[in-house]
Amino acid sequence: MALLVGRHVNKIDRKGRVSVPKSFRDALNADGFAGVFAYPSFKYAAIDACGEAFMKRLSGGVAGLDYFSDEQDDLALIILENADRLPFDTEGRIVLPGELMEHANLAEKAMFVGRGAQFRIWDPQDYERHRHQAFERARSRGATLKLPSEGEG
Amino acid sequence: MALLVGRHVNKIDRKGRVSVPKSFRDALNADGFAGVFAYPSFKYAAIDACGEAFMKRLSGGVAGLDYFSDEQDDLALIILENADRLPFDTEGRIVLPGELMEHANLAEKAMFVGRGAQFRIWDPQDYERHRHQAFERARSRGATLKLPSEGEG
DNA sequence: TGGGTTTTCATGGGCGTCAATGGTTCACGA
DNA sequence: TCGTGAACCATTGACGCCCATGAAAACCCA
Repeated sequence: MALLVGRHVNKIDRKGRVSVPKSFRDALNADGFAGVFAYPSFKYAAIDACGEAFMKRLSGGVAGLDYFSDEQDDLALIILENADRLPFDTEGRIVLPGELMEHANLAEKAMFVGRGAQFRIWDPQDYERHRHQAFERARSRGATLKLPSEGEG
Repeated sequence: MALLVGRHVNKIDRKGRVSVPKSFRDALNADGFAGVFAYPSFKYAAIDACGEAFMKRLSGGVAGLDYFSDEQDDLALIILENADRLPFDTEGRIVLPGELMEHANLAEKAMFVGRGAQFRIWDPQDYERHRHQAFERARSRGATLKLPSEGEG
């Protein structure tokens, strides 16, 4: 699947509808199901989302081994049980369930944040804080990053 | 991919467009996606940029670690989440998002600096200062560099 | 080697298209 | 019959596409 990158702020209308950024839609559509799977992030006040392919990896028994240790197996369950299947409407919008909106502290605007194979949905201001903190943390640590060697990616 | 080398100063027009130097374009086009991925350098007031292949290496490395962020993981996420996908227009220009322009202190001109597999975008004057400092630092340290023997790449 | 010619690249601006948004109607189930 | 939600349509504003221009470099030939 094409990479999901970039940040896009879209408006939530009074019906709770939000346009999913076109570039994300294109990537997700190629994924089988014309829509997204969304579940609350357990670490942040944000919504985790992905396409069908990624979701299948979570739901399959293999996923538990690849991605989660024993304890985190529980986590997969939590994710699956809390996941919503949100289809695109004709204009490429989704309707955010109230529960998710509350969890992510969403009101007027939703920020879609690409994370490669998945993406997150944040309140723009919350994300700004989160991003800033992470940025400063990395900077103050003088962080460096080892890249996988060419051809392994 | 062909090596990205050299420094090129191009103008930023009033729409925020900049021509990417032809030699860079050719190298990046061969990379799958006709455009660049750009994200703020966390060390400097500059923009880091690369092609799709490089970005996928970052994404691939992060995917396996997801949900269990140690500090190092944080950094990779910051790169991915802050990345913008900037396609070339018909003339080989990209549009720089305002956020990146602010981060890199860009106004009228943008300097493209080749770094092998990636490149950076600087304000020309900032870069001159940076270059000078690095030069002096190396000189005062009496820096030397061991080259790999010929044939080792 | 020098001058003239041609091609390529960077730049500017106008215009059309499409993505995002808002509202209204329609279908269906309670 | 009412409420809910999905499809339909209309608006607008940003972005991509196109062409036109200028400058510089590459090229060619005498």
